[in-house]
Amino acid sequence: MGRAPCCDKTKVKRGPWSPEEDSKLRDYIEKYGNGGNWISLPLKAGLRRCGKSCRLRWLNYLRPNIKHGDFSEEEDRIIFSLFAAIGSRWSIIAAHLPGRTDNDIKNYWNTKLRKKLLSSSSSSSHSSSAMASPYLNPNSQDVKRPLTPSATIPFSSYNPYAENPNQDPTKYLFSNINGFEADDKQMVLPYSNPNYPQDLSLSDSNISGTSGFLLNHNMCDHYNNHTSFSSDVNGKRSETMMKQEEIMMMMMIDHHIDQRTKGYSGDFTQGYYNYYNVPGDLKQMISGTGTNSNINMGGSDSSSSSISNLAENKSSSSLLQHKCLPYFYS
DNA sequence: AACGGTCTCAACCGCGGATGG
DNA sequence: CCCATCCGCGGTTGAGACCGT
Repeated sequence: MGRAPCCDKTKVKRGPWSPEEDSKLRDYIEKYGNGGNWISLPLKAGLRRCGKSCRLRWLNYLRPNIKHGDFSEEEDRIIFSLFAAIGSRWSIIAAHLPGRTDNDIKNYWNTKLRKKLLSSSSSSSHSSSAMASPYLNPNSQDVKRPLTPSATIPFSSYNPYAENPNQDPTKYLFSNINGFEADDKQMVLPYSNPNYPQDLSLSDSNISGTSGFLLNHNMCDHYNNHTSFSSDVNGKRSETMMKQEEIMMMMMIDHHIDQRTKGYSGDFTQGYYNYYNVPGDLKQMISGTGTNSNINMGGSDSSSSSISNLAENKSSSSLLQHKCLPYFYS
């Protein structure tokens, strides 16, 4: 048995609101507020509407200072950044965008921003200004964090050394992150932003076969919880789902880097994450590894990971190596 | 102009959490 | 502690607008 409906659907009007109804609702709320009870409001206001419908109409349309129309580049950037950090928590995202409603942002994401992301990732020759970030620039070995992100750097998820990681000049810098001593004898130090206390070591999480790199909670949650990996109703992963997964991962990491490096304007170099994206049956993938993750975080040497072993055994898996996690020369 | 496909976004739905009796 | 009620949220729907042929 399902939950009782909030009102009698046969006795209330549904569908689009008329100007008269809008006016009645606006007048009533401006005069009396909602009285802490939306359910009884329509009766008092003389509306043949469900209380929930009144609430929605007020919050999403009639409330003062609602901003309608195109989203700015800055708003795009904020949405991308927050989505990367917290996912589809639209009400929280809306709280960071004055005048925008969660419904508006949700619609905007579903109809435009998501497509923007997909198109920007599918072609390296096209840039998405909102997604552009120096941290996503595969050609950058050492970058200086700009005060404001560049709007012109093309978005690409692929590391130029993915084919032959041994040639990557930055690889050995991360052989011992917690020891901070790289093969070139330069000291590298993790930069911690005191206002971003979300880091935790992989050794603190229950991801097996990994150590060293610092992630934030959202990322670890993502790795630990297989339900966050995209799959269809049968647990299968399509190419499109893999692509979306990759984009989400990059966004999270990009946001993480952004937060970690706030306030730091010196030089830094970057590490990797190895992302083994496996198509096919999600359930088999999970049970086969004995873990809920198909991602290995651990620099360029992934031989100890059962996760990566699985990925390597699958001819159709794709290995992405994406620059991430800044470490700074002392 | 007519038609069909696609897109947009306001509105709906149902669930989970909070609250109060 | 249990239960009923309400609120707020995120996912989904569908009518109308828009666009291409």
